[in-house]
Amino acid sequence: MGASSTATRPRGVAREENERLILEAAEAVFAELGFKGATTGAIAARAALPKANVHYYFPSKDDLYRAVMARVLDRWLAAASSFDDSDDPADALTRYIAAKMELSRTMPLGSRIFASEIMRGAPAIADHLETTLAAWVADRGAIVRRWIAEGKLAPVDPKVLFMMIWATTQHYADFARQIEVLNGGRPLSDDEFAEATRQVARTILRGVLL
Amino acid sequence: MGASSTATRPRGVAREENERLILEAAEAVFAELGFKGATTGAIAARAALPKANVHYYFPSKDDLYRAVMARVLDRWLAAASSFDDSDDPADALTRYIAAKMELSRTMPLGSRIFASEIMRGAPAIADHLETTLAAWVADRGAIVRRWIAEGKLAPVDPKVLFMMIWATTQHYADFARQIEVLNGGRPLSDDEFAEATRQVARTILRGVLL
DNA sequence: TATGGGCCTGACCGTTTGGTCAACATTGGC
DNA sequence: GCCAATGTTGACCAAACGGTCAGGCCCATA
Repeated sequence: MGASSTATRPRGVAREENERLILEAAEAVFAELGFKGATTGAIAARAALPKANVHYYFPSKDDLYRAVMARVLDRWLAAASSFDDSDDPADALTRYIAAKMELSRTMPLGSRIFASEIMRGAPAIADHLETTLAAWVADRGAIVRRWIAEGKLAPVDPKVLFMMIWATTQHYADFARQIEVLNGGRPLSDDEFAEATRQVARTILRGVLL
Repeated sequence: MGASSTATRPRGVAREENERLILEAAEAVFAELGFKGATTGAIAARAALPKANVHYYFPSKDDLYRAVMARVLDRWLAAASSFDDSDDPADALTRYIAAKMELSRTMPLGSRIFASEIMRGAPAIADHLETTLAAWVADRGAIVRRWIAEGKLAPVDPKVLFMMIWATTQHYADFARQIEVLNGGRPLSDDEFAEATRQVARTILRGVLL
């Protein structure tokens, strides 16, 4: 199984480059049109590649979709770890909310794909929800309950708290269009977004902190 | 233009019945598969009607989709009026949150269609957002600002507050599948949902009330 | 420069889709 | 019992779809 078993090797350059190109194009198209609405032709066009080439790297549309979802879930897992950077509830929640808001700001497409996936019944990520996500919630839920027992937090179902954080932060990605309209037709500027982040964090903290 | 200008009239009975049947079927199919994923054939099958009959009442898929969206927006506007039932911020917010949660509980499909529509860029309801919704937010935003001036509410951008309410309450409809998984594979019972409603309202009120 | 494997793609195919249409059924008024 | 409007439907079509494939290209090695 060593690197010597195959003859040539430094060829994988084009492969990595094109896979990245296709994944980025697919992320945009899936986010805007949904799974069924997205076409491999549209993804190929956006990646400036022939359709057959897309099918060379990702045999089926479903394979490509799952690869895109995997990338999204990886990013989210990384952001979720910011919850563990502190054992102080105010710190931990502030950091986590900020990290999720930052993701909604810089990578809104993934959030939209995730939302569509859940609304379809989560056929492609059911196992991820049941294993990884459930475990994360169980672990952090225990921390939240400890904070409550220590008198640091108002008694609140950890699931309700996490759901509020997810809902609100992801809303800034999923409903960006609605927010833009209510902001006078202009997307939130960096400053406006930073201010929204601060207010969201402050409101949630006031809501659960003792 | 009187009712006498056309000859016969009491015939519209089948029309109303079938239109309702089709709209309900369409709501379910659009919610689950998205605009592009939904097929007129699937909608017809769910309504137990031939596809051609669906096209008799709604000439195009787009017409049908817009009719479904109009129904959803009507319901939401009705729920939104519960915000005006009281001039006390605690009352008004509690009622509004409860009304939105109730909608998420009893009519989650509409919420999902709305979410998909926004994520597509809101092509079918752009004008509704710019007129009706913007006006609602402007009016109620003024009320919120008055409450803040009166020292009843913490200083918060009304848009941030409304967005948190929409995001959290609609999350219970849009992400019902995720909630179900985190609830041990079982959807929230009536009691669990009522408890979630109470905790959401309490947390948001604590977050903004003085 | 011959060879072989990774890479690339135009042309093609079976299926599904939104939508049409001609023909048929039903109904209430005269 | 006839008529005309309303309602109903199987059969059909052009377009778009996901996916296939034979053949060509490029390049490191021998």
